[in-house]
Amino acid sequence: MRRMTARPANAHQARLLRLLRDGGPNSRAQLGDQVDLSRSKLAVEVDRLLETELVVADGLAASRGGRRSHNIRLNPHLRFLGVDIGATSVDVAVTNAELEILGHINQPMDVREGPVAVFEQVLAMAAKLRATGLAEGFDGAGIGVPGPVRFPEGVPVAPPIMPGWDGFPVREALSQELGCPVMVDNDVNLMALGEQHAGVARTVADFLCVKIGTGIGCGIVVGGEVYRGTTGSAGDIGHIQAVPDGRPCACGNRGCLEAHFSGAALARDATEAAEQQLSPELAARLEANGTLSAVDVAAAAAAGDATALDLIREGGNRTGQVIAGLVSFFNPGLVVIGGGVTGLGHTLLAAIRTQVYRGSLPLATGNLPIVLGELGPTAGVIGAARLISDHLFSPA
Amino acid sequence: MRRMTARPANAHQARLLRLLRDGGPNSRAQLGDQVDLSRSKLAVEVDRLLETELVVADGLAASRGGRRSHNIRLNPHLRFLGVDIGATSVDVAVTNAELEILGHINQPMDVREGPVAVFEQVLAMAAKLRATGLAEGFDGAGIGVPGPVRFPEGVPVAPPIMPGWDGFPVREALSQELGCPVMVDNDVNLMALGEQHAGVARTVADFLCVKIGTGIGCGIVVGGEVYRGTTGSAGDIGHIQAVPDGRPCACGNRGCLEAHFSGAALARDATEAAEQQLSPELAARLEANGTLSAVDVAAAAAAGDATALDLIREGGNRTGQVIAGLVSFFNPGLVVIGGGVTGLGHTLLAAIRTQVYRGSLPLATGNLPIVLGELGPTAGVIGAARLISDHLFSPA
DNA sequence: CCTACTTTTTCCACTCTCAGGACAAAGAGG
DNA sequence: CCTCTTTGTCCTGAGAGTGGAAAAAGTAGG
Repeated sequence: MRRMTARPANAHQARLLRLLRDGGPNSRAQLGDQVDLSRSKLAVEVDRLLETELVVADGLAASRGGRRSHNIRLNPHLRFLGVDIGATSVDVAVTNAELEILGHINQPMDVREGPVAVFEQVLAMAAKLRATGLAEGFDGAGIGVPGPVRFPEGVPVAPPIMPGWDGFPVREALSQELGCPVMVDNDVNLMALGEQHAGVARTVADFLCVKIGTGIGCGIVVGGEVYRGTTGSAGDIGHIQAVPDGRPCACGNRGCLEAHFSGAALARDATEAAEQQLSPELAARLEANGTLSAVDVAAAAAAGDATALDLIREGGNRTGQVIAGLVSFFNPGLVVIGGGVTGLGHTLLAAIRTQVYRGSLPLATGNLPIVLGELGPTAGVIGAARLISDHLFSPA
Repeated sequence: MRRMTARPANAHQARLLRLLRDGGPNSRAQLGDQVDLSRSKLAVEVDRLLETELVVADGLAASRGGRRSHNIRLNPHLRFLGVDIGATSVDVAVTNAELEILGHINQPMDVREGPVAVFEQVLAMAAKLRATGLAEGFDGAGIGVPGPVRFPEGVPVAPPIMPGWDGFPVREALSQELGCPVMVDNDVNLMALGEQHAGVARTVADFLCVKIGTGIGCGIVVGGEVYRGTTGSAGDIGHIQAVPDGRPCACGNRGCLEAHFSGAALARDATEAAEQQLSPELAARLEANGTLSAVDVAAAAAAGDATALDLIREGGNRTGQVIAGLVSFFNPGLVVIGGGVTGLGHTLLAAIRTQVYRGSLPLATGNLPIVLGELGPTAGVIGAARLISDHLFSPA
């Protein structure tokens, strides 16, 4: 199928496309209520969008008491690809223009195998999704990588956990392979975008999105826009010192948050506890699987294992202390906790909340919700689709 | 004299006014080079500004090889009032429309005396400046207070060190008294605005401005705009925990940065050291004055007093550790250190730099200048004038 | 002093955008 | 069948804005 190559010609058209993306099909009249344009002007712009086939007419809208109106919707053949590369697995999803997930695959993988091997796998996964008939091609793709990105160019810079990716032209390469526009960002920023678009952060302008997975990162949203910092490393909170003279960290310092609590640190602590026979529950799981991960700790905690609960609580306390500092500094309207360890659930959340509410001033915490992300593993891919759609649905 | 009540009628005019504010007198042609408007359109807008007397013609511009052009400048009779209320003193200054300081007074004062007493003093100071003939009235005033502010309304909210100010309608009251528009903000934000307008941060979009005075606060600038947070308390870093189980703080917690290093903490530490005869230099100064302040510590350090140097270094280390965390999180392009304790100078700066460069990742610190503010005590008042001028020089 | 060339300003005709009124089309409700 | 409401279309006029031409006011060199 011929792909859509058209782009909105002006800010009005971009505005309309975003309204249709976020609000689904709308009649011309409903659109008019939202955009502050004259009916004539609106009709002209909608007609132009129809001409470029970015939007299509689609049946009759519900009556509002008078003449019924035809619905306008984004072209149902538009397809976005959302890719979320984690440290140990990849998520690939296909969405329509309204960013609804039509198909989603998750596969284990190791980023350290380098960009070439990873891309091969990602492209295979995309092909697989395409083969199911969900898409005949992609109109745009968003991709998240677990490390800092020079955003305008779409190139990872000095990513600690992704050796071999430094300077690799991710955007360029993927755009070449897929034959469509591509945007690249940090995976944490995409999670924030995802939760903003379809999750718990829909109505908040300024919020933090803390992702605790293999490492720890934080998406920062200021005035509804992701803030990336001067060199693209904003939100890199994994190496903030959480424990003075604490454990040595891969970065060369001691006491980094990430060294004390993260998917990797938790797995190591759990294994240690199991080997020292401190926890029968964990020991049994180690016996059974050969290794332990955050999932095992979560299961053990759910079974009431005291050691597992302690590990989670202590980690939550550490994380909460760091977040308390960030809350004082940033004064967000919401804090979202997400990532692989959300399986630890309420125990973790309670520990974090306790520390934040205790460690920050009342004015900052007074009306501050601290909640788990609502989208789980789909936050990243939805955010990726949102990223590219924001790019495509903006004036050329 | 009749005050200017006109406001720019559209975004073009606002743009021109800001160019004239920041770049001084310019010819029409020079303005044309900067604004991307046709000559005709530009002429129309300039004429309208001349009509409203917001700008005036002012002599001939330097020749660029052909016909000489008349300069356009902001009305030289425009006057802004900048007020910077600190915990223990007030600064009041008068500026012209280009935000150059024409007169500046500083007086000791205690905010805890409450808004009524403080305003009386501020108005007296403003009257004194006016009496010198610098101004016949004010076209706008900016005012900074040492605590969080609900910015849109210009009302302090729950300010810890300003009992009696909570909810006091500062903006409304001052506007009434002065008969001109007023904007209110946190003093730290104004310092950041000042350094951005006329100081070290002129070319940086994202930076932090750490003010160490009686307390510690931090101005946050994102994309050239001050970020104030959800409730106006962003940048309140004085109560971030710097020392686990450290000293008790007025806020009820232990180990807050402010409890370990700030003008107040430093004075107390110095007094203690003097009383315990650890430092002859400080003891002599205590003997002479009855009390010690950050200035005494600075003088003792300059004289080579080891105890004073240690106090500064330790404080700098604490502060540096906190800033290191903020740098990891925020990834600024510049960190400015300002406030009363800048007299501690290079010793303090060196300690802070050491901690930040050690404690943050290379990607964030690689090209990160950490410098002292360049404007000293005028940063606040310049920022205040900038705040109100930004407000007035925007489309109505 | 005069001439050739620049730069700057002013004037003007023309295009384009856009708002809002008038009107037609289509349905709801009685 | 009639009236009212909502929706879509057409049209005209106001205003914004562009860019060319010419006038104004200078510089530089002979």
